[in-house]
Amino acid sequence: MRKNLLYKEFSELSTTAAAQWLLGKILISRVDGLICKGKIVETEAYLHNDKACHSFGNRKTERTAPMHGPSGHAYVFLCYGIHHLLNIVTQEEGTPEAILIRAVEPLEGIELMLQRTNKPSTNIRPASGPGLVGKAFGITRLYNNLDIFGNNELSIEESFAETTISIMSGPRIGVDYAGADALLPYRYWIAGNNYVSR
DNA sequence: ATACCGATTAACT
DNA sequence: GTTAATCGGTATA
Repeated sequence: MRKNLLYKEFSELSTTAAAQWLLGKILISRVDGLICKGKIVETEAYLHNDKACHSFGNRKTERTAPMHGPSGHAYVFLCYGIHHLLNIVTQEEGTPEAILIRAVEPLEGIELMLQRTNKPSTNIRPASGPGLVGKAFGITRLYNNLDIFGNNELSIEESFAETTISIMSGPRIGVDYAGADALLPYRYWIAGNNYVSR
């Protein structure tokens, strides 16, 4: 499988830089031949020396194994027994880091997203939250470890709408247990975008 | 084998 | 602002 140009760009970045690089990129899922596309508008970086990260201190278990694998692969885990959260692994094997996709602006297949999330047709933000991204795009642990830069059911694409975006950052959500690391500004979003989670 | 808990959401008051 | 839902992962025994 030929690694594409996008992967080359991605693979050369630090995890925090990659989290910002992902903003504005297009997330695509093809589940049962049904296509959903959306623009990534919010991400969070998780570093190996960061207490909020599942692989803190090089911790490796069955769940966190994908983070220890090659970069550009998906790390999907279940949170609160309900939500499938999508992450993209970064860095070389041996440096387990990842980026959480927190919110996506729907571009294609919105009806399907609304159907999957049981939201009324009046709702315009079916993927504004990490659990919702998983639900709206039909992501389950079946997609764990899948190569995001390959031609798979889940992939990332360049946006062709060339617009300049300005990026904001701040502390991550729901990581109070991480002590001082909870204050690190590793959450990134597109300034003024209406699809960022609340 | 058992106990505790979370990178959340929706539906309350 | 508060809380129930819900279950796999992880630690402890």
